[in-house]
Amino acid sequence: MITLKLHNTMTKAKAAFEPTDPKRVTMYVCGPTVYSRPHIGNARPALVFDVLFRLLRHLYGEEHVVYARNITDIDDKINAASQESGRSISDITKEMADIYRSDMAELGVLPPTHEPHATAHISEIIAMIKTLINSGNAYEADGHVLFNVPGFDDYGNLSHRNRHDLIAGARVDVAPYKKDPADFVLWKPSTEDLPGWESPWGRGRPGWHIECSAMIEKHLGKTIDIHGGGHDLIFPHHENEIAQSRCSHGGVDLARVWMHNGFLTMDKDKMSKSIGNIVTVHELTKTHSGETIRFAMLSAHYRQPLDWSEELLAQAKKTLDRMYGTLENLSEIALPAGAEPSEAFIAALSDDVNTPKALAELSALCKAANTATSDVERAKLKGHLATSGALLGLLQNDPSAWLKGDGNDDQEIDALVEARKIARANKDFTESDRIRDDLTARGITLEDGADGTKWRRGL
RNA sequence: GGCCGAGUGGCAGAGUGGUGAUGCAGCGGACUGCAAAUCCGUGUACGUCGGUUCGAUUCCGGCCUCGGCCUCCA
Repeated sequence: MITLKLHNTMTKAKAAFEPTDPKRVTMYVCGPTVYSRPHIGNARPALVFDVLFRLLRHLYGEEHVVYARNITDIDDKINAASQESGRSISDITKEMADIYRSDMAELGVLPPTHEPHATAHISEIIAMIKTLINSGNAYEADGHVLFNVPGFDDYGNLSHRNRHDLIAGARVDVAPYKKDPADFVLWKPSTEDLPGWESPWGRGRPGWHIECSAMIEKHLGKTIDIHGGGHDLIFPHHENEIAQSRCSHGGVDLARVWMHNGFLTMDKDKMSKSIGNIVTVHELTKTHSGETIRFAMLSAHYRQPLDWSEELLAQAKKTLDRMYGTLENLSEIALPAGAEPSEAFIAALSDDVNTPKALAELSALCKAANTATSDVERAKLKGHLATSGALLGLLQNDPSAWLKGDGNDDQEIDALVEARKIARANKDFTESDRIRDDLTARGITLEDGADGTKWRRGL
């Protein structure tokens, strides 16, 4: 088996991945806070870790990989959205979670094994906070429960900074009830108009960080194999998760490998709701297929920044068209039984999920298929293409349907192509070229081949 | 101020201490009635200044530029 190598934020190095138990490989990725539609930047971790999920299932077997991606449905931003719109919190969170799921499905993202909701884990959260108080790692103050950061020596190991740096850079007023400026909230009081649950510390709600620790423990265990998320979650979110989980689990590691995806930018600026330079998945899917968006996203390595643009999407579409063109030319060839991705393709993906390299291998397979002379060879390559594509969540559509695209004038086009065929048979090239020019003007491209004329939408 | 990361050919984007991935675009050719698609060929790319080395885009150091985190954020 090819060795899977992953880059670990904790060690800042790539290393061979070794799960605790190959029969139960565990991965957790921080999911969305459901208060608005996801933008394309939010989709990057979902997509990146979806590819890793597919790769892990390929390497270890489908039934041996457990992947959890949470839904944060209790958060002050949600409360604010509710007060602003007048809609109930549950209305908003339910709608936005549904939209998130359907948007991700549109991008070919597989549902994770578990999709835990924070509000369904309040008792686990309270239990973990109790443990932390009992062990002296947390304290109650002014209706809040806070984590005692100075009591955890390894705080800052993931983000590679120490508490002194943090204090030096602190830009925010420190709440008076904090013993140390770095202490963070585990539980906070709720007023009557805010969602809240009864707890030993009064009616309140959990802080953001504790929910992930509690849900990981419940669904995956104390030490998981892979923890992923966006680069901006390294500090403080993941640092805090580590502190909470390790202190309530006798010090064992929370995750063996920490992976973080880089950001999507728009004109080089980070795409974010606060800046307002966002483009939602919903908007994008009106003009681009989910597969085109997916291809564009995977065209850069997950740790690199990626500048999102229409040009990027146009290039992705063009390359996909080319690959589907190759597959269409293989449509007569039967898919061989037991087909597997090519070795070079798996090697590329196994090198820290190097999707650009994997995509290059897909191109190489296409070229080989286009030049292959024997049907045996072509069948083998078709098998590689189909299964390699599947690992990336690409090339699973019917090639002919993909190339023809969506339209309601297929029959009319077919008729014109037929008329042109007759004109060509009569060597009436003036007429045949006129028909082709008309079709070109409508955005239809014709391809005359040995076995007749094919057409596709797009120039 | 502290901590991260990035600067590759017209564009996107991998990678490597020594035969210039891959895709798009361009140019030449084959094929075609002409095209399209496909195929073949075609590029003196690695921010800058030093250092190490027989040899650096790749290692080390300085500098410049850009981005991110330090507050909610994928």
